[in-house]
Amino acid sequence: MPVLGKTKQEVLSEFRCSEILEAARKVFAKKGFSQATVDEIAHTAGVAKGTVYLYFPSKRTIYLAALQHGIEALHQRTGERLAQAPTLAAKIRAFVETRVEYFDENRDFFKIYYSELGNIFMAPHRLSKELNQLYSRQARVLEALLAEGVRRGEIRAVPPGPTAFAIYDLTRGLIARRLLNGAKGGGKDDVEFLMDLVWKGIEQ
Amino acid sequence: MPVLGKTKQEVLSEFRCSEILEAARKVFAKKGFSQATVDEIAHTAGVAKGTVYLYFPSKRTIYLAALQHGIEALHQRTGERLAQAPTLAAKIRAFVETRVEYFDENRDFFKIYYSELGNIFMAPHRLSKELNQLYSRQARVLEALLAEGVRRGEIRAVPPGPTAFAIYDLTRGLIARRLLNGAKGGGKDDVEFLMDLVWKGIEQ
Amino acid sequence: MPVLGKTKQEVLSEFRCSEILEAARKVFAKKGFSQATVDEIAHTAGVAKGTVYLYFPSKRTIYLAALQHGIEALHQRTGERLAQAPTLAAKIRAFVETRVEYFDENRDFFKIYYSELGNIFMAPHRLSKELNQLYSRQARVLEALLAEGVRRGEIRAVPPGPTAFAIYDLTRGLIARRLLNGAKGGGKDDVEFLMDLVWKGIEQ
Amino acid sequence: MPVLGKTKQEVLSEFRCSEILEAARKVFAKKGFSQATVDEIAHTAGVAKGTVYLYFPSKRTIYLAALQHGIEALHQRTGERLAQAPTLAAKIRAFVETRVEYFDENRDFFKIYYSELGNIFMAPHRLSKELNQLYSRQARVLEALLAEGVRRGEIRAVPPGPTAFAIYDLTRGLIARRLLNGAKGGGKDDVEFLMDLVWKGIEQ
DNA sequence: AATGAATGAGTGTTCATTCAT
DNA sequence: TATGAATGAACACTCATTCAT
Repeated sequence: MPVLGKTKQEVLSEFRCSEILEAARKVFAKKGFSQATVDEIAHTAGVAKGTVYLYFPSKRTIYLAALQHGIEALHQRTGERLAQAPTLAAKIRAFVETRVEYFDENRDFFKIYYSELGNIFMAPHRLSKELNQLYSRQARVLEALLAEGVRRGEIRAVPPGPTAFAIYDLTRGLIARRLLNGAKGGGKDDVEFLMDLVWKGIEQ
Repeated sequence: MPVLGKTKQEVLSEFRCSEILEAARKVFAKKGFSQATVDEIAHTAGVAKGTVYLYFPSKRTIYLAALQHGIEALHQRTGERLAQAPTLAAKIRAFVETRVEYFDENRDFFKIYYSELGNIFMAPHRLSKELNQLYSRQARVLEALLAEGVRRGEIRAVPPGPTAFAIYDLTRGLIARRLLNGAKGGGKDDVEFLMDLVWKGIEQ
Repeated sequence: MPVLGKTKQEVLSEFRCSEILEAARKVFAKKGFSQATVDEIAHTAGVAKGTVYLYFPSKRTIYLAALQHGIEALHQRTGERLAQAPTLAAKIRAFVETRVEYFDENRDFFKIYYSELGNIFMAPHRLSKELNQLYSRQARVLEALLAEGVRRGEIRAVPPGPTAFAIYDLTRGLIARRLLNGAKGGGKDDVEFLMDLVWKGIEQ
Repeated sequence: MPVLGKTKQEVLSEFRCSEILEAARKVFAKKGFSQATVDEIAHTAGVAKGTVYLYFPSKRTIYLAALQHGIEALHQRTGERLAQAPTLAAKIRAFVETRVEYFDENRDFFKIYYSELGNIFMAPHRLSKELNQLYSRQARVLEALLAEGVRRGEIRAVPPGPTAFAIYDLTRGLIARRLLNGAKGGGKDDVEFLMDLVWKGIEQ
């Protein structure tokens, strides 16, 4: 019986969970929530349908878990990158770059991420509030940075909230276009252009 | 039999078509594509289900027709406003303002518009190409204006394509947030901020 | 357009409804509620599964409709027979005879009827109250007759309620046994014996 | 290794078996056969689902074992009481009283007992024959007593078989009603009434 | 013996689409 | 043209049973 770490059971269980989540991401990205079937997710994950329901109580739950999992990962990576960036400009660039990178690596996830943003306007599930927060959390990090920048006089007195959302929107649009067009190149130029536009827009 | 204009038949037919499309817009906005039912659309339009299929061959077609119809209207209104604006700055502002206005008036439609943008990344329907063009047509108008502005030296030498998409993205994000938050105010301030940011970003 | 009676549509609709109900009775009798499938009911009725749901909103509803339909018919026939019987003894005999006859003719229905009596003790559906009343209505008719008989001095002063239930139980048991054993004969002897026992039990 | 009595293994095995059976009785009574799950039975018994299948090969088997177990117990107790009763009247009363008592104590079991009686008419499982015998064994005891009573001239010349079933039916109905109504009182009056009715019905 | 993770067949219900009237 | 009854494929979710540990 292991004292530190996890039992064999727990490891296996987490592994299954990940496998299902990864399969779900693929399938949801390919088909969208409604057209995706639990059967296909199960098959993609290499397990039987019943097994999926051992780990997740409903199709919707799987979807949200996949979504949240991806957002958390993005959030964490963004946090790390921001911490390493010395100046405000560098931080903004890091924010944009991290996202471009992350979604280049996780195209499936972007489709889900972006798609769900569209559904947030639909008939309010109980979840849209949480989801809304999950999404806006990202913008709020940016907002804090900008507020700090304004206070320090690094940038002109733009309203931090709207500006943060603006950067957020620009980034999202950029990524969407990259994915739609087949994202040639490392995206350096794309990011460069975006940074140029934004910085000109907010500098002293 | 009328020689000019439409026969009684044609008028009636167009009328039915519009009614169904209007009903579809409401229902799709409320429920999303998957959760909307043809039955509900028919009922909302005040016709029988079979009648809907006399005018549209499938649910998806109704959806796309509603989408296209809305986009055309937006496009037309934008064109009119742009024509009246004297300067590049005025034109950009007109572009943004028209869209904010239009979607304020047609919230139902924005939900569909935005939602479908999310689905454009999904498994490529035959339609996504057309749809893609429908969407990007708007940005190309802007692109032309910006190219002209650069040529005339009204703005600095930004790449017109990416800049157009940037303005497009900013506008879309702004509208989405307005709708999500219940869009207080005429949106003057919102537009003002956006214009300020953009113009600073691109001016000489 | 018919002035009296029903339109062709209504006739057709009622016909379908009866067909489904009849099929349901057969299938429920053969399989029991849980093991019966809507598919089989539909197939037995000669319609598609979806059609069944045009007439009944759920499997349970079909079941209850079949049950109620049968009980109503029994109730009505019993009422007619009772009205024709001159004396109390004749009325009790009529009660028993009618039931024996009815269930001889509608064996399928008895199985449902009897089965559901068993389930009445289970976790209370919202329906068990109604169902309970539906069942006990029959006994209450008998109770009224007995009370009248006691008042007139036709029988000794037995408590009408319990006595009514007793006759009810005896009848039910008799029918069950007849069905289980393959019900030889018209049941005259069976009824005769039961009447003899009961009448001796309650006569002055 | 013990020569007389049971090995530790056997004792443990029987204990597990009883525990499962008791749990099954509760669950089947609460949910009915179809709605009960092996999972819930296992959980109620405090064992894992797999364990249940070490002792019983199928859900249906558990059900029948629980049923049989209850019937045997009732049968045994009835036998004891009958042996102590001196006269035929006393024996009949003992028969009825014992059953009322037993089911008052084992309400869960009555629900199963009664329910299954309803299902005995369904598509003949291989088991319905056994089950039928299990049920009718009780009536046959009564039949023998009545035959003896007739022979001795204690009662009039009623046919023992049908009369036995009649008493059986009356008793079952009485118990069902007691359980349905919440069984107020020790049931003395109920039994008294039933005995009065029956005895008047069969006395010389 | 005991476990509980894994399986996959089974089913009520929905709904886009068709078609006879 | 308009209707709405009929269709049947599709799908989420359940659960009895098995089996590796």
